[in-house]
Amino acid sequence: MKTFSPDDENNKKLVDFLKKLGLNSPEIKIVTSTEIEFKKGENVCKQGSFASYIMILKEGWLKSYIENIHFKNTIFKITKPFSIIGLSCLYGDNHYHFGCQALMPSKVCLVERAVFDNIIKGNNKFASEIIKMYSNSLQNLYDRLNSISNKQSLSKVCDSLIYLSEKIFESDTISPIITRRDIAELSGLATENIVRVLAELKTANAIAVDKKEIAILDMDMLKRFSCFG
Amino acid sequence: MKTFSPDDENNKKLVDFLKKLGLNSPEIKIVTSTEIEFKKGENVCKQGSFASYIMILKEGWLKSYIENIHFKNTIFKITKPFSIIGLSCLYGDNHYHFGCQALMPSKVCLVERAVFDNIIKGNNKFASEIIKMYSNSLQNLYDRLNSISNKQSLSKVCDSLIYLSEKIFESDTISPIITRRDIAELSGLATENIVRVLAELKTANAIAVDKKEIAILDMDMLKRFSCFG
DNA sequence: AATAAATATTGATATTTATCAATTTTGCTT
DNA sequence: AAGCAAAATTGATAAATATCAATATTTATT
Repeated sequence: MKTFSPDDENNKKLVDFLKKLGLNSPEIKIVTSTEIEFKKGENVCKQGSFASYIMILKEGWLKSYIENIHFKNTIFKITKPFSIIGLSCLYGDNHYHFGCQALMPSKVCLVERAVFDNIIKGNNKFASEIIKMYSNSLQNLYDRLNSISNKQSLSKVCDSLIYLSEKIFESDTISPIITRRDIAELSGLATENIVRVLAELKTANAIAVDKKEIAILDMDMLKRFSCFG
Repeated sequence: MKTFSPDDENNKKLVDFLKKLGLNSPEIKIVTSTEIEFKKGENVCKQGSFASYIMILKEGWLKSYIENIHFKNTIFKITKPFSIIGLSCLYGDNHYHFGCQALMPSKVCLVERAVFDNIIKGNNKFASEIIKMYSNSLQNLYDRLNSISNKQSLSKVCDSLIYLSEKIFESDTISPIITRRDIAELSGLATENIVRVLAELKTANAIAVDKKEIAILDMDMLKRFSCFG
């Protein structure tokens, strides 16, 4: 009798995800045929390099960011399993406009741009699901921009914590794979300030901190701080 | 003998634009059937209001922005004629996630979301042109985010001037319809700082200022300042 | 378990930017 | 063209954040 390995389980979930996007079996076979593993910290794509592939995250977690001259990146998205990466490169000039790095060992399916494009053109349901993803990405960027451009550090950090908790980890606790520096690059602040604001939030009993894990105790308070500006 | 009014001229350009996007004549008729005029300063859409329409700018100029609590907006895009506004609202929740205001008297075609969606679903060429627009919007937001999150005021202002000159007005001169406050909201800075940085750039002979019109004299210099961070 | 390397933390200080107030200039309306 | 309202400008000051340096803690490696 055959038993399922964790990997089989994951394959099944990936297929379910792709089915929900409207892909049929042959299409699913095509987009999942090339799978690559990345170690923690490894580059999944480099900003400025030739964008050959659209990527589907099958396992693990990634961060996407814009690189600055002085090694001060701006993270605009944390990616969780069963997400598509690189849609902004589907058309237009042929280069990645952002970098992407694995936060832990991760598996990614690579789909050639032309192949991906063909499927979109022949599958309306899939095309409109892809458009939904574009809309979500835009809305996420509006949120980030709003947070980073006109708020003070307390609000910025709260925004990042809310984003991580509600949108990414879907949990009260933020995984220790997220470093203080990640939160800094997500908030547009220096790492030292993150530490200080987290200490403040801890004193206010809004969060609890255990080593690198952050637990949100009072989401309402975070949201009030976020709104306050 | 019939003579063409400026309006006829503009109609023709709009039709050309829509043809290039792959729309056929009946489809063009549908999307251009409802046309609304906005005065300078009038709201084209309000952040948070119900998003009934996708909009096509036929004449005039608009600014799109995210509203903050304390009246400090963040402009993320200036829109020129023959652009589509509101794509991020095509699916997803039914509200505008940004505000949009006319910078001068403007004419906008309103297309019901469902109608727009139908055309996309039945017209592959149009769908992929729309996806290109999504990609461009994302890339524009990456640029804005990078500028606003980790740069200093000089670089931020240079980024805004480069954006306005190259991407929007496609000219060495930036139209006086753009106020100092607009540049401030585009750069994520206070208006007073814009004035100071512009004075600095003027001294450096990078720009010339005549009342509200800004002429770029040395684009290379602006780009160096932009890169410097 | 010991060690090394990476990350986090803390305090002091320097920079940068925002804010406030006063004034000038520009654009608009009649 | 006069007068008014909006926008731009300037200088002084306050507030926020970044930077730097030193130390502690955590994680990874052997």
